[in-house]
Amino acid sequence: MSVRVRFAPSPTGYLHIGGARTAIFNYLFARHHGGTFILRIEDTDVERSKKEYTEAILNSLRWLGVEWDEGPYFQSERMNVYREYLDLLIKRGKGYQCWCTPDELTLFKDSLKKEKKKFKRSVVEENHPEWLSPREGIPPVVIVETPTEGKIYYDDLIRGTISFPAEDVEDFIIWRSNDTPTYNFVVVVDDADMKITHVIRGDDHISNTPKQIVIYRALGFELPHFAHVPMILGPDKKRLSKRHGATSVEAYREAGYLPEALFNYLVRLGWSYGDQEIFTKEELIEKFDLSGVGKSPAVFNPEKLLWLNAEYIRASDHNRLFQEIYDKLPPDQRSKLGTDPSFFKLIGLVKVRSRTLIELYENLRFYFEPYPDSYDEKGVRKFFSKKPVFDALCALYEEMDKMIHFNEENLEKAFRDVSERYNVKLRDLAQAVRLAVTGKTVSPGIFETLEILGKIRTLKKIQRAIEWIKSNVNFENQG
RNA sequence: GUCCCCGUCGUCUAGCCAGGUCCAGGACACGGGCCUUUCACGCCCGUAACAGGGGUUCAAAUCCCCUCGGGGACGCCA
Repeated sequence: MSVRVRFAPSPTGYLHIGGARTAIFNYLFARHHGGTFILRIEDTDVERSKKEYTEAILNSLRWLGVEWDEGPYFQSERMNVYREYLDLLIKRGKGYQCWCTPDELTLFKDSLKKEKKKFKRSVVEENHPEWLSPREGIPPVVIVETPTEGKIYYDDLIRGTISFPAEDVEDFIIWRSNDTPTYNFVVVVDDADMKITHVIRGDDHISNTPKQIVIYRALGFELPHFAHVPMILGPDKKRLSKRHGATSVEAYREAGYLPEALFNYLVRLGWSYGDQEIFTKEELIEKFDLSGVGKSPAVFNPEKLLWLNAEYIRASDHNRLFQEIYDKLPPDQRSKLGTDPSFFKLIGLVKVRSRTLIELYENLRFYFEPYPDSYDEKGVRKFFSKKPVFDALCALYEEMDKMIHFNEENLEKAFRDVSERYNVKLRDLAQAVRLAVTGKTVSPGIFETLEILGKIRTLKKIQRAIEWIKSNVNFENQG
């Protein structure tokens, strides 16, 4: 029988990192086994479900490269299916109706808790027999009856056998008084109806599993395989949430992460293949299996994700990177930059010192912006405030102006000559030029940078810096 | 409180199922060094863990028991 798995988010927020990882595991499992990956939107909670979230989740999945083969199915469009199975369940005598209000029920459950009793049909009969037959003006809920003795157990593909004493599994509502089904009921109906063979989902569903097993049995369905993957934790070892910072896939996209990097990081969080850290998607499809998934929860480590992202940026070719930052580029220069070999060469130099696309863009800006919008303060103090360096900078300007072949070799020679002549360190002169050209104290090698920038733009920027220094720096005071 | 799950460097993990090759390996981060016109990259070196206690065994990170610690679920949310 061929593998069928699903990812079933509820559209009550953006795609969470934990959800994304569950989706990835399902996706990889399906691909690895040549199966089918189904997307299902669990929108039975009308109050909290929003269409925009559905769109956002779909977009995040697409961006990550998690492609589904079927769906998305919407639970809100399958009410007739659920109703059908509800009838079947009642017909088989596995459920009962209860005419009670939400408040009455809550109160009753609270009192049971105090007495350490479980909510079971027999207990209702004993304490509130009147709830078991129609009461004027009170719409009923449908409750499924759970076994009272023995064990409810299943074989988890990741954790082995998990067993629950049946008496601890309480009866639970599967159909609300407002005539809508509840989660535990619809998951089972959908998973069975969609012929899901492997339910791969978060750890937090382990305790729902016995309840769902009860429904599978009540409806006469065959049980799928279950695999519960450990959750992702924050640094405080509590389940990852907004208060730990960015948790949505979208947020990482906006922060300049490459989808492959996030994908790779998320897979490796909880799954491993020997000592290997970096995988292509094809490799993952080939190598991923549930046997490599660990049992213990994993703390999300942004530092390592950042490192991985840097690795991926470094490994990306210039065209790809150009595409990724295209939207940020000044509209009037996009097409020109897209065919400019110098710009592409610069991308190559700059990508090794960029950990995110944002940083990449920042490191590129000086190429297409006429002047730095400011000079790094510390740099000004160290390299713009010494008379000898300033004089050398002016002399270098003259040398460059005379230069016919504005290339690395000639530039290096000029730098060395001038720094010797003015008795300043090459380092200081290089830094002054770097500051003049980029506004920063950090950039690729200064000679290659200048060659790429070209003579005209370089001279303009240096001239501007010289003027800036003249009107902003007082050499007397600076010593 | 009840039930369930988990427990190897700060973090992700390899090793555990089929005890010895593990005074525990890799990666991120961190510290030191090399390279060097800056910053990165790269290379070299280093710090750092089997939660604790009992067993079983010639031998335990690996098997058994207990304790402790962490997490999750107990909704007419999903």
